[in-house]
Amino acid sequence: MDVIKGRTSCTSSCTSEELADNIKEDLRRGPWTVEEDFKLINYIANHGEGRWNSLARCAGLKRTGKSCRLRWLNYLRPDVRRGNITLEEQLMILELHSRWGNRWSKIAQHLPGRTDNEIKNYWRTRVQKHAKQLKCDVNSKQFKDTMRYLWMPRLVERIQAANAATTTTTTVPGGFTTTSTTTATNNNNMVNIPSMANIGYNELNATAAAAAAAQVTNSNYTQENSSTAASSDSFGTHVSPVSDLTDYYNIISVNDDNNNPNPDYFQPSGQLGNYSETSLISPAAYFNPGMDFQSLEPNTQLLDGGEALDNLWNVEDIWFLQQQFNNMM
DNA sequence: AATTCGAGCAACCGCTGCTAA
DNA sequence: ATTAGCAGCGGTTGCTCGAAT
Repeated sequence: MDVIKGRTSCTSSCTSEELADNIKEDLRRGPWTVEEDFKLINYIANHGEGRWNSLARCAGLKRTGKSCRLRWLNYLRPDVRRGNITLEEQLMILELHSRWGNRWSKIAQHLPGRTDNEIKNYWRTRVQKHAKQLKCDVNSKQFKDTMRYLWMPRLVERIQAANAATTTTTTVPGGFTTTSTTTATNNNNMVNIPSMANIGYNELNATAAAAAAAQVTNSNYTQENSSTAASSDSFGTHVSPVSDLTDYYNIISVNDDNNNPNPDYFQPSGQLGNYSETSLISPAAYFNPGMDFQSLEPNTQLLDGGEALDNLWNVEDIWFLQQQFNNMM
């Protein structure tokens, strides 16, 4: 849906009196209510997005245009993906951040369905936490080297482990290649890893070599503690070789003939009449009758997501890295 | 069982750049 | 050429909830 840029007037049927009333009333702030969500979803379904200030007024929302835009883009938008960040996405974020820094929206463009806000939060809560644990600045060369030469190769390793059992040859950024045999398949192609080559991922070949060297150097680094096969994620936590999103999208496809990957997807057909405001389901889920959005939240047993990063480093890893940092100083 | 603490995340704020008038 | 309005971005805040004590 294209956003119409520039100054435009409200095209809906709100009167000047309504507009004046809206201006008079105090603007709401804080968390959005279900009712507000519905108003916004319904309005955008009928009129499209963009022109956020007039949209807010005409939709009868006592919110700023900014607030409406944010709510729509980060939460209500049909194609927004929620839930744990996959291994591939983690790798993409690390690589793109090393390339572009805090250009969250630019990074988000390469992660379909992910919002800049979500990526930013992920970085701040997960990645920066590890920098803290290593007692180094997240922007320091040491930490960046750690990411590039240890963290990212390890992620690649985990991705390969997760993909293990397929008879196909898996190529991931930077030309890491593995051939394995298995019965499991990973259909999570929402993040097209090979496409990363389009933005210059050859550097990761060097990363692989450096990582190999690092593994030799790190006496604590063993196959056991670096990669507990398919039962751990890239950071040592539980992960299934099958992406959560595989199941996730399979469920969706049953409910959505268009195979829209978003559980929140709604049909812009004005079905709001059946909605009970007392319902506990999310307004977006309402548009997919029979689909419980909450229940579609990624299964942590199957997902490589959120905690994935948390356990990237075990105690020995952190100790080792701290020693390396001390040596570098 | 009550309280404290910290992680995660949704939402807000301030700024910048673009565009129409 | 100027200016007002707007969209979008990145940084920050504050709320919620679960874990730890």
